[in-house]
Amino acid sequence: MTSVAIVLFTSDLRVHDHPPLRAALDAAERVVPLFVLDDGVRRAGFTAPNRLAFLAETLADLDASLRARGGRLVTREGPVVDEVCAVVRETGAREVHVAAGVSRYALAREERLRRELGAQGCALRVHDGVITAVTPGAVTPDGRDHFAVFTPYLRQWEKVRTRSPLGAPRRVEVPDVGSAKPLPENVPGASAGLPSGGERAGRERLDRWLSSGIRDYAERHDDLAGDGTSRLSPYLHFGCLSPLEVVHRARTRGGEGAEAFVRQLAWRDFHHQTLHARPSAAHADYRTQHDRWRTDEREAAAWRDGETGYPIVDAAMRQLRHEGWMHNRARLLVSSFLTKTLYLDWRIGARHFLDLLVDGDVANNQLNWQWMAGTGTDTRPNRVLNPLTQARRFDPDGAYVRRWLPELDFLPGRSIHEPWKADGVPYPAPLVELSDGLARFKAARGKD
DNA sequence: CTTATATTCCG
DNA sequence: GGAATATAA
Repeated sequence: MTSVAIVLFTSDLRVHDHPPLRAALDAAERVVPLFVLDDGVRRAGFTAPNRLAFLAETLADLDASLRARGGRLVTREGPVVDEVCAVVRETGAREVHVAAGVSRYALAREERLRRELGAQGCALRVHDGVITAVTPGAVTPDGRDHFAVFTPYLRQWEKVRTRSPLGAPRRVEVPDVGSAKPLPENVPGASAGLPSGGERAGRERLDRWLSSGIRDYAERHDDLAGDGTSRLSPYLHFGCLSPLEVVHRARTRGGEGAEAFVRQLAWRDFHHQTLHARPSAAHADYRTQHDRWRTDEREAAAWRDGETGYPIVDAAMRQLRHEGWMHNRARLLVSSFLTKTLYLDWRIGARHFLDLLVDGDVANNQLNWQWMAGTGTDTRPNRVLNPLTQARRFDPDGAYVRRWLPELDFLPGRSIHEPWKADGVPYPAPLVELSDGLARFKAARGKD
């Protein structure tokens, strides 16, 4: 009987720079590339139509990549640990390789796998540097288990010598083992403007980004209408791209834009190391400000539906619904609006983002929301972004607003940001006066 | 070397 | 104000 190893794919749906796949191929003659759609994964948010659609395309693409190498993707449905154990029994595999995760769900999965595989005489091998460029915990301040401030983290992060990215394997021999039906690619309720899923699409986008877009990233990344960002976030979330390879290639390319872009990837690692050390930060305040958030379902619904009366906020919320994606600058401004101006709980916003974002990621989403809510790692927890100032600075001619709110297009220039100043505009009145929101927030937080 | 304190800096 | 680090004891 030939030797068999299993690679359990999770948030690393690619063949390039995939240490678990490489290790499995080195260890055994035949390898089972396995993906399990389990209830825990469903609960963790995969049921959101946008990510489910992207996932279906990504799995189809991964299967195609493996078939081009003589293999195929084996998919199963059911509790992930049970399914892995079943495949071990069916194939006589001696090793299971998996990427190290950071969420509570991933850590629990790893623990159960280790225990139950051990009982079957099968080893679990966990690989670092797959989900993030720098492993959570690889750099720490003296006497603490993680960094709580980004800049000191970045200084250490930049010094870490990471391995060289691995190429894709030439051949993958897969033993005969049963597989579930592929996921349907047409998902009801998915946004119309979703990007295509899969490693191939991700690598094409990365190539284009490195050869052109990244050059002006430092100057253009905040321009809402110009859309000068990489849009690689969904591919990073599903692991269609290796963050380590992206960092490596961006650094090789060099320049001011590349440096600014790599810094954003360090933010991604920063949030992952925070969540790894403090799993509760996915739902509880990282550093509580003892907020007693207002509850107002009418205002929350207006925010979700892009009907706050502030065009820059509403445009962003409509982009989210239509594309399953939102410009990063817009994410900052709408989250400031929800948490600081309306003074509504950050979890309301984080949940809505996870319902729609194709890149929706527990570490990045929850900790960025906490950052803006002032309950996270921001060293200035009372910072408030004024939506009008943001609009004038990052959408000076209103091109972004015009794209998403065509009903306001007749308002010239920057006046589009203040439709309440014109007569007879078919648009909701502002949900709240900015000065009232600010006063309310200051009273609640008490200081600064 | 450990621990206390000063200094710097925060998207 | 507090986190990280440099410096002193």
